Amino acid sequence: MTNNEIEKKLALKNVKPTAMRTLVYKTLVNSGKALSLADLEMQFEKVERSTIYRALKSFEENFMVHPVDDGTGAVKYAVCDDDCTCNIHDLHVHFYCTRCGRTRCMKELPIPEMKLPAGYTYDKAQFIIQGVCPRCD
Amino acid sequence: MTNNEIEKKLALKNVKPTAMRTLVYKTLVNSGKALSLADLEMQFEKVERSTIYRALKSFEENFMVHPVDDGTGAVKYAVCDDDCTCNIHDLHVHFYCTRCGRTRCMKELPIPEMKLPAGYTYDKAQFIIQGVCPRCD
DNA sequence: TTAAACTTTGCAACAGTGTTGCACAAACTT
DNA sequence: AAGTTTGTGCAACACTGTTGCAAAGTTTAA
Repeated sequence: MTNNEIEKKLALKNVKPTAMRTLVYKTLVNSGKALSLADLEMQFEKVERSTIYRALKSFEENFMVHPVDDGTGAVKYAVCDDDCTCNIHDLHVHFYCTRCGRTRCMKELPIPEMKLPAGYTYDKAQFIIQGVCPRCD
Repeated sequence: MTNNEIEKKLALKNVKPTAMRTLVYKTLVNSGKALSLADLEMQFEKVERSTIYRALKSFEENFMVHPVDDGTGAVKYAVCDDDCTCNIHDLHVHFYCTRCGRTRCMKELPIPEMKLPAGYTYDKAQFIIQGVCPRCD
């Protein structure tokens, strides 16, 4: 994705496309996997943790990325589809490979809607499958 | 559960039933929900964080408790069924109530086995549903 | 029963994650 | 161009998870 396309996308989602935000979003999109704050921090030494942190937060608020907690201790972020509103119907399974440590979206596997016992409401869900991915097998 | 029963259970699982371990396990069993290290720490001021930590670790290694990461930042622990070996077939959904903060096992809802794309292996999974529980509704 | 060997506990320390207040810089308004 | 708003960098902090070490407790075996 080019800078230009990214800037357009940010604007579309009502996030002012500053240099930092464009950089962070671009890195996320192009990585093809979920990245943590620390992952991003390493990728460009120059940028402050808090700046990246706040960029991620505003992406999250505007349904541009969703958090994935794969159990490694740090929350990772993955880019959403264009029309995502992060509600029940947009949720999908995430896969965490214990060999390479990559975490990725499995958009082809929507999270099944479970029938909860009476009295429970269903708001959101996280479904992480842990195993080994084809590259590592 | 009485101390005696707990000590028997620990012994059965090859964990030497010391006073501390008995106390920690008892608290977990009787709470009826998943507890974090911090939760346990607060429950008995006298006991060292590291002692509880190590107790939990040995329970985990011996399939007496399983970790639940409900996204609140601290891993919680819930007691396993007696015959649990923490493999795919023992996995169940966990429910996290955003009002009261309780996290509990939904043993009645086993995690559905998903058909992964070719090349992926399925090792473990976490499936957390977030919503409001009957007590809080 | 006593000494040696092993296990558990408490203490202290440390790295990593997430988060915030504040001041300066940059961008936008009028 | 001056004033207002927004974004960034810095520093600090709390909390989580984890470990090394020494003291206390328990088990083993002579």
